[in-house]
Amino acid sequence: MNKNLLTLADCAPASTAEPMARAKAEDISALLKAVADPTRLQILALIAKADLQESCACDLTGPLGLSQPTISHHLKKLAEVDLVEKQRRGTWIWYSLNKARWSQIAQLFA
Amino acid sequence: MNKNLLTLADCAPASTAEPMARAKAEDISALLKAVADPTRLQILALIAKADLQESCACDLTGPLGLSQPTISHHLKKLAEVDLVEKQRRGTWIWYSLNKARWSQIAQLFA
DNA sequence: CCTATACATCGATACACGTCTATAAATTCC
DNA sequence: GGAATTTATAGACGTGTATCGATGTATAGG
Repeated sequence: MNKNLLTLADCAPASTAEPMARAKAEDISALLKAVADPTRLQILALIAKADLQESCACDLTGPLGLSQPTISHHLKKLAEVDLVEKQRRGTWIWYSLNKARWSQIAQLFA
Repeated sequence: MNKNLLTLADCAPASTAEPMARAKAEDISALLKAVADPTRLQILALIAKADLQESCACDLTGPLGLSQPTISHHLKKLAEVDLVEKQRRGTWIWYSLNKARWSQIAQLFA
């Protein structure tokens, strides 16, 4: 049982008003919206498949055929919901998956 | 291993072009977009919590404080990706969860 | 038939979002 | 310090979407 996430039943309103459930639903929605984009799914897959399971942004523009600012935009979205983590090493910034966060999503639908 | 869905690794491109992976990513994205909405999460929760795990549309407008066309719109979105099923009984149409589809999402993030 | 109820569709509106070009910021190397 | 490379930010543009009110469709009952 995770206190940050919730099961389906937790979304139900108490009576006619459902203030708390709405806030939780919006939290989950924000997390799922970050994953519900085809380009970001491809980015996550590319990172997962890369050596040491990390990629720099410049390695993603080529395979995905998108501009560098667009890739940067998507990586920011994924980082905002803590699905990827960034680590600077010299000029490059290496992105890796947050597997704990990933499996939190799985538990939502268990 | 599900043929309709895919794991993260399947999204990766073969070389520089990744036509098939893009189509699969868009399929998953469409499914996740349907769930990535706070109101639809609340609808799913209300259905799951209802007696016999089914609700008619008219039972959802009150607790959610939304108009009937809006509820109808969301239920259509959920039905389009096969997350809910509808069954007419007289005047009412009863909506129920497709649990198999639900757990397909869980497997995506396993 | 006619009315009442439940649900769907249409058209409009406001906002969010994915993408780009242009530009800035940060780091490394000479 | 200056040039080169990597990433981030700003602004613009087009598209998608959540919501509403008004209206249409369908089923049940008198």
